[in-house]
Amino acid sequence: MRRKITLKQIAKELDVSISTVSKALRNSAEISEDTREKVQAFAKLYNYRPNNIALSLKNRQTKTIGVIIPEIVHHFFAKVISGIELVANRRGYNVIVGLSNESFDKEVINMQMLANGSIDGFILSISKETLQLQDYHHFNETISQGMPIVMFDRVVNDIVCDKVIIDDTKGSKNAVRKLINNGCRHIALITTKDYVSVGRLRTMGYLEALYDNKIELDSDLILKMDDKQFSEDHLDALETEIEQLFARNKKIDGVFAVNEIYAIMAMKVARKKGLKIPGDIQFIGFTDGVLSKHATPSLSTVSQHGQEMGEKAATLLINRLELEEDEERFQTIVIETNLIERESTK
Amino acid sequence: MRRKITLKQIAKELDVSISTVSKALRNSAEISEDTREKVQAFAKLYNYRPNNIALSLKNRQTKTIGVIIPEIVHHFFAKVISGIELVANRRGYNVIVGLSNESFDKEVINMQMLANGSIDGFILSISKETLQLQDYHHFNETISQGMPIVMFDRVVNDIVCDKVIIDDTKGSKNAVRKLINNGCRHIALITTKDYVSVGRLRTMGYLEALYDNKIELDSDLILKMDDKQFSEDHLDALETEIEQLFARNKKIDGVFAVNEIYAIMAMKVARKKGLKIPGDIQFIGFTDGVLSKHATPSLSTVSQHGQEMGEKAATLLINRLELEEDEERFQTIVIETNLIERESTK
DNA sequence: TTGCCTGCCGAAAACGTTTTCGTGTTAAAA
DNA sequence: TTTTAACACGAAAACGTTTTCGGCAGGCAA
Repeated sequence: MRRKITLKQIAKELDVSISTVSKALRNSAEISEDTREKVQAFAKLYNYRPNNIALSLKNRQTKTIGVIIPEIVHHFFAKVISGIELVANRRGYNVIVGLSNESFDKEVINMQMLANGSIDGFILSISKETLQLQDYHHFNETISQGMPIVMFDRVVNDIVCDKVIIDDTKGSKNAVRKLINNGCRHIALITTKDYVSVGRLRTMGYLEALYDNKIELDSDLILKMDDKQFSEDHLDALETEIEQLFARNKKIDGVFAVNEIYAIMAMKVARKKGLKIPGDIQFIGFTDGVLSKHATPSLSTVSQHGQEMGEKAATLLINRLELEEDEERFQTIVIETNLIERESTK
Repeated sequence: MRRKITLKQIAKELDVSISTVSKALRNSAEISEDTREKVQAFAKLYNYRPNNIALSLKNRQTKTIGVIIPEIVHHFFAKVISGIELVANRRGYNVIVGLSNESFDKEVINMQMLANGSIDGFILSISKETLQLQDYHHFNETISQGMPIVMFDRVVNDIVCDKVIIDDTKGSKNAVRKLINNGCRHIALITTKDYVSVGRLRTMGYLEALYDNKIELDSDLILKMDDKQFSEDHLDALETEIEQLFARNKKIDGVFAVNEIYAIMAMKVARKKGLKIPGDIQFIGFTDGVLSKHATPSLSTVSQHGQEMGEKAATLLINRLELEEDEERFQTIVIETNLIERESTK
């Protein structure tokens, strides 16, 4: 088991200086062809590769992107990572992943771990707890130390940085309008508490669609779930809540849910009650997930384009990293959603 | 936008040497209490944190684990990462992720990118293409350079390293036995081509269960899919193949599939043919996935415990990294599977 | 006074690179 | 023969740490 070979060792073996070896390997014209070939042959033989850490220290850049997401066992976030990784790799960057598990503390600790030289910039989506606490000092601190941040999906206006989002309001408005056009008049909304920005925005879209179509709002049709931790208990609680929702409102003929699992559970409850989908009642969810496609009936959804979000976020970050002068203006890229119609709608 | 502060800057500001600052911050007894307090106060004020890269270079260890997986948009792999990240973070390590996308070249390139000092060790699951080509030189090379590797799930015996696997044969044998005990006599198998190690092993389990129960093997009941790339086309092809399988064999009363999606698709086909699940036909899949739980009917599966695999793999790797002497013996941890019975079986 | 110990601090090396700047040799030009 | 230029290479600094070693001053004992 030989250790990785270094310039110093090559230099010693070949009885030249370290500088000569380095230059020879980079094909510097300063070095005679003889020496160059000799060094390169030796390096190839011993499979020499420059030590990344040494390069990072010297160049003061790591060619690594830090990604902090609330959870990874989640189709949307996995897609985003996949997109980030795609462009990062294409442009010579690595991706280092931190999970906040929706916890403020873990988010802060994870960022601190990475911010001390390990990475060149962050791509992140804010944890629910952070959104609830509204404590964003760690973001501002990181930015003020000259490390760029790109936020995606769950963003917050108070922080000045590049962002990649979807138009949540528009997306859900379109979905609800679709239900209305399909004849639904009593459309239930299953959403999250308002501190989750995307939940709030999607709720707004629902309200706007109703308003535009002059359908009176029935607040009894709105179910706001508190899902700080997404445990098994939560699923059971969710089911119970939905059952009560249906019990309270016999006339529900459409359901719009702000994520996949809410919609799937609602369909399950409806089926148990003997309702025909999409005959008696129609459903639309919000996400990219794999569940929607394979559910029975398959679920119509507003697609979030997670992969594309990841790609855009990575591009934004790397462009900024590779810019010579500091670009002081920040962009917010809005990705278009589109409605994927499947069997749960007419 | 001030840059991150360094020891040198603190030293200059306070008119002491760099060594003194370093020692003062680490509470060395060599430094007078006066100086210590002064330095620490200043460091705190400027929020000093040691540069990780410099530490890595000096200590010749990065406290970072490299993970290479075939894809991340996959419930099982996401779970594994989640497990790795859990114990890595607990023990002060970061996790850097590379995706091979089931491609040999990307696997090699990704490993090369990380092996040059960026990480202390690898945790990986081999890509399908690599398994097919049976070219493992990059693993051996990495290991011979003193960088430990832990393989999980898709492993290969030729490589000498720590491994974390499940007993695929036993798991599938149990599943098929369950079907047999539930009265199935014509059990179809939907599996992958044999070069995928786990597919081959699970196929073996199927054969063993039949043999033990003296059920004659009908090779017409076995469908081996080639899924080099998991595209949309593949899903369509899969459906067609399954339809033909059912058409050829009218008496199928049980299906065992080596992954989740195969099982779900098979259920879909069966339902389309008007078969009652689990009355006319029963299904068991193999995985951890979210689809199984929410499918209709929900799918009984052999659970792979991805999270636990990740935790075990990370523990194995970090233990080895932190061992003083080189431990020459390698372990293979076998994680017990268990059958999760849901609605698709009696 | 001399010698020694102790407390406090700084110089320097090391990790592995790249790059700037010198320096010595040789051949060509004056 | 002397000057100059081209050529080939090496020394050293720098990135930011930690740590070893040495040194200086002061206090105390002999």
